[in-house]
Amino acid sequence: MGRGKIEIEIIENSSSRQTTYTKRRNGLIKKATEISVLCDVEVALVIFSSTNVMHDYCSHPGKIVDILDKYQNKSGKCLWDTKHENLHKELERLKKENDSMRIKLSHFKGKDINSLTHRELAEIEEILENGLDNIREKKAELFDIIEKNQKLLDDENKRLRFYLNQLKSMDDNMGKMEGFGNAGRDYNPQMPFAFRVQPIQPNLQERI
Amino acid sequence: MGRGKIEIEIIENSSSRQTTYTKRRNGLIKKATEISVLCDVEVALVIFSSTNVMHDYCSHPGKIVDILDKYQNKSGKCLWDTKHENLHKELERLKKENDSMRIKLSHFKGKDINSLTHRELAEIEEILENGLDNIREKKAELFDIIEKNQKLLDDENKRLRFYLNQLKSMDDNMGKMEGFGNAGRDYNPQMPFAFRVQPIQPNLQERI
DNA sequence: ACCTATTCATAAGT
DNA sequence: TACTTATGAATAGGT
Repeated sequence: MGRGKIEIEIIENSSSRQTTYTKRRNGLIKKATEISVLCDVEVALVIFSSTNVMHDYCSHPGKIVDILDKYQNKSGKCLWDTKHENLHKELERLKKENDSMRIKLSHFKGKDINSLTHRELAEIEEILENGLDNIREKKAELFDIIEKNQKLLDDENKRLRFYLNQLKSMDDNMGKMEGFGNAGRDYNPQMPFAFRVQPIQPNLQERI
Repeated sequence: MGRGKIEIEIIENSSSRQTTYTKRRNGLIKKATEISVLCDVEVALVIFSSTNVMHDYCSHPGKIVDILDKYQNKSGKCLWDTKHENLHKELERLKKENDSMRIKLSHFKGKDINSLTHRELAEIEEILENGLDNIREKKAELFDIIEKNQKLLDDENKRLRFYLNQLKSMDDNMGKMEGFGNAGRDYNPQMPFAFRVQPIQPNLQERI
């Protein structure tokens, strides 16, 4: 059907292949619709183009799952079982990985080590020593930062107090602000911006 | 097409519906074959008759699973995931557990600890310290056992040498067994059973 | 995207 | 169920 007969073999010219694909795909879907209506049957159709673009058709919209479900029941095995098997294998793999990690964690905590050899114990000891070194180093690092921050806060605090005292002695109205000496955490909103305390590391508080 | 035009609506006459079904089904599958060849595409087709008889076609025989798998990915619809929801949940749980253990192991090794708080670091430090204590204790324990075993072997060795010397001086034939002093590991099969060396902990050698 | 000559699919009849 | 054939439908190639 068409101006000339064609052989059923791949159309080498890619653009005419694409147009033929579009035409025949529509035709196929039309035929599928017709047979489903005329003969009262369920049809599910999935097409993937060579560029992995998907088109699908289902005589009963939204029922593809049910149709394919029936398909796997009738065909006996293909879909569910293979998928199931893959999941199962993955599950087993994860479980093994899980167990081995659980054991390692136990060993690192010094538990369940009765059956370990001297060599294994020595290996673990070395890992723990290294880990401990790293942890302590990081802790010390953090502590340094905290200390520096503390010091800076203290400095700011002193300057603020000094500033306040100056204001107080200059202006009698400042008498209202008597209870202001509590660690300098609440600031007078009218205070010059340059005097507000800015943490060195803004998110540090989350880590202390 | 055909001797007369027909409306696309269910064919009430059941026998002609059946024949039309057969004809059109063949036609549909032929079309599917043609488009898959002409345009180099993947086609999967499943049909259920009203009597629940199944017919299917796949452009790439045996690849229906793969095509439907791709379909699931592209369409985002769940074909079989819902079927093994439990397996899937278990899988997710294990993956999470896995990840958290992997992270813990890293921390114990002193890796990826930059984002930890001071408190967390301290906790890890304590765990590592305890672990290290236990490991070292166990190592020492093992060492003690080894030492004791060594000592016992030495004692046995001495007794054996003494026994051999006695035999030697009593019996001139023992001259053949001159090279027998190598750590007492090879025994004269005629030697009284009681004199053979028995390790205190039979499986200990595997742990050293 | 549309056109149309041509081939194909198939409805109805046997 | 299978074959036949008149007829409508699908579409290849061109624009």
